[in-house]
Amino acid sequence: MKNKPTESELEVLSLLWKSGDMTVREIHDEITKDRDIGYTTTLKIMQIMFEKGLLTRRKEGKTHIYSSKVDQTVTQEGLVSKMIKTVFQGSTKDLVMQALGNSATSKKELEEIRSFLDQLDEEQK
Amino acid sequence: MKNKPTESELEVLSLLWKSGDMTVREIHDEITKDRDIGYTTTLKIMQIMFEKGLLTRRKEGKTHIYSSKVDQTVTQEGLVSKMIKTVFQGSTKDLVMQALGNSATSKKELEEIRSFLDQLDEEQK
DNA sequence: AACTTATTACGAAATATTTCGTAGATAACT
DNA sequence: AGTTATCTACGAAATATTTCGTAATAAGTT
Repeated sequence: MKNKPTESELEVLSLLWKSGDMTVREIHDEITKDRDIGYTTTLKIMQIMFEKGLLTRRKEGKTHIYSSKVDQTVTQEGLVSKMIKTVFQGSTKDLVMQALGNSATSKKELEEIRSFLDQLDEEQK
Repeated sequence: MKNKPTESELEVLSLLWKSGDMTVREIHDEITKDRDIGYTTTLKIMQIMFEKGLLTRRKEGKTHIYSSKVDQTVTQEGLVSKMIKTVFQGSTKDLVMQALGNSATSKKELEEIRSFLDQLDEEQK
């Protein structure tokens, strides 16, 4: 609830959530596919994250292997609910329709969402 | 696409989108329902937004009345697609399910989303 | 062992963002 | 008119974030 990651920190967390434990080098290589920053920049960001308690790490030879210490779902929850509140004036529906309307979501995914809606209906009874 | 508003700027924009044109005083009163900041802080933020081209304003007596100059939908699109990309690894479905699962969305809204899904199905044919 | 390469730690500069204080101007009030 | 309240403009401090340079260390190479 308290620690809201910065832009860069979110980038790192996202990679760790997707691919599991990674070294600074691996994270750095991924980030620089998008934008150019120096290696020590990536290193510094991850060191700060470690100090903040966002990451853990273990030593393997001379390098560190980092893991996310924050739960993906909890972080997502916080960010989404904040976005609904500040950007969509509290309307979950507006966010959902914006998301669905804009991106090309596959038929299969749409089906999954539909059955999720069914499930919600059941619970609400 | 280029101008991504900051946290505070988004707060201002959101209020303007919701309630139309407002003075600094009005915005400030709204913001301070949530958190405590000085009046000149709000003023400064809005002046900077004016310089950046995020807001327009007209003079009424000695005060300024501000309007949003950026489109709500376009801004929402940018923020949502970025969130899908960085926080949900590109899965729109995951964002939608997170949003729906977490917040109490009314039955009526769920129905609206469902018919929106139907509409998408039609288009996709 | 000497040399090269990769990694960390540290500090600090650069940039972005938020915050407030002060001064001057305009309007409102008595 | 004189006083008070409100607003703007401006500058600058405080804070947060991103960025990189340098030095030390450990690992791998020849």
